[in-house]
Amino acid sequence: MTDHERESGFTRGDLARATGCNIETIRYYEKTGVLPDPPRTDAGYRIYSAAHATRLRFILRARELGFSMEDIRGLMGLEDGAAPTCAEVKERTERHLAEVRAKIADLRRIEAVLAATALRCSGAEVPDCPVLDAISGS
Amino acid sequence: MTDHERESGFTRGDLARATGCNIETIRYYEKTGVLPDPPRTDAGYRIYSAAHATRLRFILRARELGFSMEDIRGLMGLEDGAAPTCAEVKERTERHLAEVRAKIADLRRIEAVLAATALRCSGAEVPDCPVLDAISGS
DNA sequence: CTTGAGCCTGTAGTTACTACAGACCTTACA
DNA sequence: TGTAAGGTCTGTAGTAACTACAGGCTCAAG
Repeated sequence: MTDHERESGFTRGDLARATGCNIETIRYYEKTGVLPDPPRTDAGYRIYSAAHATRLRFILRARELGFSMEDIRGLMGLEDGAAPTCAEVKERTERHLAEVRAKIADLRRIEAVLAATALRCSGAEVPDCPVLDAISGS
Repeated sequence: MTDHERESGFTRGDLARATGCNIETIRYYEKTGVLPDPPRTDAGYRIYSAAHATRLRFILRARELGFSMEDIRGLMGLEDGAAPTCAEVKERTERHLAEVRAKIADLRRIEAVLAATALRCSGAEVPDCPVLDAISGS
């Protein structure tokens, strides 16, 4: 990579370090279309700009919030080409929020059962276990 | 399947219906070793017994509680061949419980962020959205 | 000029299933 | 006895969202 080429951007490794994203994941995002194909050097090296970094940080943050890649495509307006309206974003967010709440409710039920059964467990070095009985008989 | 063969057990479809398990999943569990290979009719049809049903219900219930297949193998004593002691089960249960609680904490953080950003959203038919800004800038 | 690091590609592995295709078997009914 | 519908058999491929290689270039530093 020449100085001229490098001037205007960073490499994939640079982008990975700058965002905390796994270097292979960047390529994966490119392949699946959520990150645009960057220009290349003569040798074929990707050249990323600040805009790519911004986009990648958006994706990573949305993933942290549990949005699916499909959701993220929608949030970025990659499904119909146009930027989504505030209403569309809100709808998607609320749908996702409902899923998150449902998941929390599931996990709380699980937590209650696990905590209760673990309490019943003696922790002795014996093969007979009330936890296994609880799993079997419910 | 002759009357004699059928007498002693049920088919894969019967087992699926009796347990609520997907019929293909039964074969998958057999392939991965958590469900023992059942005897077969002369034509190669699987013949399941009540013991298989009990085992399958245990697996399904443990899955409902969020245990991984590896955990389940451990709970059933398929890792070292011997039935696990109560202490081993307790340890596995508490490790899993800790993961469940960590996941709940994650999801609650996510829930808080989503709920807060969704509130800020006007829901108007405009392309400018505070939710997207929130994802971008945090 | 060499050495080591970084980048390139394509592909395979992960978890826990789920869904076929194409062949075979069984059952019910005429 | 014939046949049509439905069940079962096998192997394989697909799912989400990555992650990790192998084998080959390229680049930067000494």
